[in-house]
Amino acid sequence: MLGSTAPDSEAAGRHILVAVAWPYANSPVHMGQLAGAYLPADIFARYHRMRGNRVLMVSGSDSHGTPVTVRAEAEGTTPEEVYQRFHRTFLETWAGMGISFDLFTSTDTPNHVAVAQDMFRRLLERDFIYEGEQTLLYDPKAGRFLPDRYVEGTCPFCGDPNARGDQCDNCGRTMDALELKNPRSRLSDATPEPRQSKHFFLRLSAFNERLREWVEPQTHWRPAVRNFTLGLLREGLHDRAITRDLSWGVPIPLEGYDEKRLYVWFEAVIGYLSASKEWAASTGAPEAWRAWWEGAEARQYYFQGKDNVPFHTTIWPAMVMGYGELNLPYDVPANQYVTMSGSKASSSRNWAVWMPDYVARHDPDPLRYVLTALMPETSDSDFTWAEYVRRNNDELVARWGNLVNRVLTMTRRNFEERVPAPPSTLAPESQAMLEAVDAAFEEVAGHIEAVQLRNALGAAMGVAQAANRYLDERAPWTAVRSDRDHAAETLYVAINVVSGLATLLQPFLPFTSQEAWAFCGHAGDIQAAGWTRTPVTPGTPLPEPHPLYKKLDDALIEDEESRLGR
RNA sequence: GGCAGGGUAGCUCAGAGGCCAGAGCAGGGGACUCAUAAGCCCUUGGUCGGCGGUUCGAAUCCGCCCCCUGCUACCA
Repeated sequence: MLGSTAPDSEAAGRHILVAVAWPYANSPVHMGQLAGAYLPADIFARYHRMRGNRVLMVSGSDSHGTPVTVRAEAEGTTPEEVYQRFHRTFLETWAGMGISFDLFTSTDTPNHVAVAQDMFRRLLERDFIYEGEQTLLYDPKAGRFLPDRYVEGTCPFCGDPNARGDQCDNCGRTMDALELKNPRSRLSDATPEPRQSKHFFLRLSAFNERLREWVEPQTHWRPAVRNFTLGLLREGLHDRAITRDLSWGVPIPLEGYDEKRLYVWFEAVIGYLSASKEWAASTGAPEAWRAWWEGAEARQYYFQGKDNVPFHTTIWPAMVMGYGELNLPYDVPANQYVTMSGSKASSSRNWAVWMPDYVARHDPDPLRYVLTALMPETSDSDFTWAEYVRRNNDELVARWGNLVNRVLTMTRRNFEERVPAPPSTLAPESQAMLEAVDAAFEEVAGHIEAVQLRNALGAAMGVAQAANRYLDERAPWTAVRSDRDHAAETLYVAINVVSGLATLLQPFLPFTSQEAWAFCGHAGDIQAAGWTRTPVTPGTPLPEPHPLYKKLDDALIEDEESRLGR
């Protein structure tokens, strides 16, 4: 009864691919992106690792694409320099926030180029890619075709004279650059002219029915993801051009296309596969990636923000179907958006909390906690600094951190800094308390496996609350003077609950869970101990604890709010 | 315009045909004092966006309307 119990909701040893959105390497990641994809992916990966499953968590910098080029030209530098600079900020953010990638690479690697070109070639051979003509704007002075963002002109909808070719910032309408009135090139003072250009197209229309048959039975997908995808398929997918007249990107592996590149939306999703191969090669087992990509035992989860859903539920699956042999996604647990103080995050208005800034000023676990509690799994949610301070102080500090602190300081003071011995038979409420922790492993596991992380965290925190209640009922601070054995039992049980909670919370709060684990007298890495309550045995010396979390002052709210939008 | 999601207590959000609609916080009261004055107990508070319908019974299903958000695919 005093031992631990292990949940067995699914066989250990399963291969889990945790595929996470590739951030565009032209700005640092902000809090919304963290909450939307990186944090949920990390929680999911950490849990599965503890369960003994074989996790491969990959992503990388999306180093190609027009915004990287635009930024490079604006700064008078190269696209390489731009993406490498932001790649470094990504790595710092993952380290600072504990986002535990097995590999975070980039699309600018020889491996990725080879894998992307292989995908292109096979789809071309199978006639899922074909060549066609497209009318695009051409700058006769610069001697090149212009991406939509390189064209400016008068908006055909609202008449704003400074609309970009892809979208008008004034009225928000999107358009084809050919629709602009009085177009002008951003590369020269020339007037762009429409010209025919040859491009390759992905035959998405050929996959419409197969995709529909595949998506229809995915009832474990989030309703918003499945419904949205079925809506796209009902309207019918259109073939899309997958090449552009650019020099920065993956070259087309055919003669005579030196001035064209694969377009990022086609090429970047291949990164999941190329990163898996790169990871395998780096371990000295180049074929090891197959375990996550072939066979019914492996499962692939693609963590995304909602804006990326079409790419992961239609385009990438279509590419995989066309390519053959590889597994399709098991789930695409896309999140909605986290808004900042009521408004959508926006780079141009600087309405965002940039993660490098956060990491420089604050601790990782409180933000991981707050963003998990607010995770926009069903609808958009709103982040405010007031809510951050409130949840930190009332929930992390008061409910969980204080539980750890009160139990350990009381025990050390009264029982010679060691875990006290309980009587041979535990009181019913003590047994019930231990059973509650052990039962929580099953419950939290079920929520995480269903990618319902908010509920998972809530279930774990519910145990902390039950433990505070248990302490209050047993009042060991009183019992220690009248009935020492009674107090010993209470504190022994409470320390074991803390040990279990440290593990339950580890996927969410990896930094402080490791500390709480050590406070229980355990040595080594909490993750290695597995998804189960590690028993704390009587007599174990207890190190001196310190508070796991800082209580935050309300002044922080105003300080941080004032940084938004300026 | 089209498509999707949402409008539930002062605030942030759960619930998706059936006991008197829930949680946390905020507000009110209480017992305790080990702990970062934290924890625990009790409690005030809602015509579940509006109107109609289906049903023995509807936040929960259907229709219409109002409002918010996102997407609308060469932004990825």
